[in-house]
Amino acid sequence: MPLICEEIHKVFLKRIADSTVRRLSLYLRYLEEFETRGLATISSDELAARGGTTSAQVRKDLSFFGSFGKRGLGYDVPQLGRRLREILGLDREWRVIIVGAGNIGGALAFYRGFRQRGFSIVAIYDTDTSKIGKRFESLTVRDTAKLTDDNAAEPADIAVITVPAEAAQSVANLIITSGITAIMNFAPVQLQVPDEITVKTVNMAMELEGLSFALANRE
Amino acid sequence: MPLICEEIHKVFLKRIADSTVRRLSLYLRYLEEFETRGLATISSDELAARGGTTSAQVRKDLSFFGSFGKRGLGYDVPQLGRRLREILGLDREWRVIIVGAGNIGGALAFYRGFRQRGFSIVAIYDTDTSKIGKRFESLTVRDTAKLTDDNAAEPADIAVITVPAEAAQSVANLIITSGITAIMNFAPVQLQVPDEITVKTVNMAMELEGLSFALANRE
DNA sequence: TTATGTGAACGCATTCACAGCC
DNA sequence: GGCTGTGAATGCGTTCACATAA
Repeated sequence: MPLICEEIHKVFLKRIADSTVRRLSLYLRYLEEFETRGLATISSDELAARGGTTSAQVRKDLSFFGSFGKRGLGYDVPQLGRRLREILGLDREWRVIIVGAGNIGGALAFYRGFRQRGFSIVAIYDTDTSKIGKRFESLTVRDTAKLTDDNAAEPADIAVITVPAEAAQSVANLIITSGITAIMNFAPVQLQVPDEITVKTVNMAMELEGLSFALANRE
Repeated sequence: MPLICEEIHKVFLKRIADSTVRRLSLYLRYLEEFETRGLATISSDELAARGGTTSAQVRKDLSFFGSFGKRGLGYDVPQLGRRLREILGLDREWRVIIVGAGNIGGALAFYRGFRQRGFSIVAIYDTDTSKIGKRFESLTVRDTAKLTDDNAAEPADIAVITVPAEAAQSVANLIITSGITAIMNFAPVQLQVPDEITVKTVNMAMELEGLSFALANRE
């Protein structure tokens, strides 16, 4: 597909399904594995096997963004990797703050996966005075009250919420007021936010209860 | 709906959508909030508002399991709570093991939400000799090599995988061989498992990349 | 009158199937 | 011949709308 067509494609880019984006993320991971193994091309079938999906699904997912493959051959591994990183916005650095310096917030501050993918943790906040000033890796826990001012000085792109459920909504409000438009929420509540704010919720209780349901309803 | 009908209902219980189960989990949380506030009844509208969904969705979700409400009135809060706990299998204790005593595994071992919902963490494993013997709360990290024997002696219901991506599939195989049939996977890979095994994956990298995609593709 | 329960309509993601190109 | 790209068909979760019951 020539470049001009890709541009037209992008203009008419319709709402991409969440599930599609999640799979792109998986495909990229497998591509990187293939890349380190030095393989030059990969077929939709091979990508599908690793991602637990079908080759048709892989091709459809990719087709939303252009046509990157060669018929009869497959996809060029480094090239498709580059394109996926572009599409997923991983070709730049995103500034991330963590609000809530408890167990989960702390674990995330130490998590290497962030930086590897271009997510740079620039601050960690808490309201608990016994936690403020504590160090996590190279970061010192700051008072949540300073969040708005800090963010005006050096804006972050993404805020991770790791506070208790009761505090999550008000923290979300604070974050949004401060001008951050993307939230990753670890609190077990559905945050109420304006349409222009993107939220991803990781609700462990929900997942566990999903397992519990499956166990309780076998046959 | 009389009891006999509920039983018939259960027999023909068709595959319940994942999304439905997740919402039930949310409804329960809000019901508990209402319960502590001492409210006796709740309407599908009120439940919907908190869960970020619609009243029709709430009623449809509940209708898969019976009819619990009173027309013109709503749902009895404690009664619906009891039914939801039953449906979700939260009226019993589930034994959970954690495999991988790194940052995330450690944070989960300390996480209070587990026990509150009837999930009892009975063991934590690692292969790293520098971690084996270390204490997390009341648990001592054991050698992963002992997992199968331990589980034969005292079977667990759910295994949580918090090992690096490269090790996740082999750990999953070990877990399945040991007889555990439900897995919560924190490694950023799609585990290949037999149909009778239930897996829930929490892939933080995927969620983050979802946010990155949203940020990169705004207008 | 108010709010549930549910068949029917709808919309959307997945799957199919095959034309098109290497 | 092999594998991609994609309109068409399918399947399924969500929404609608209204009959039903308190």
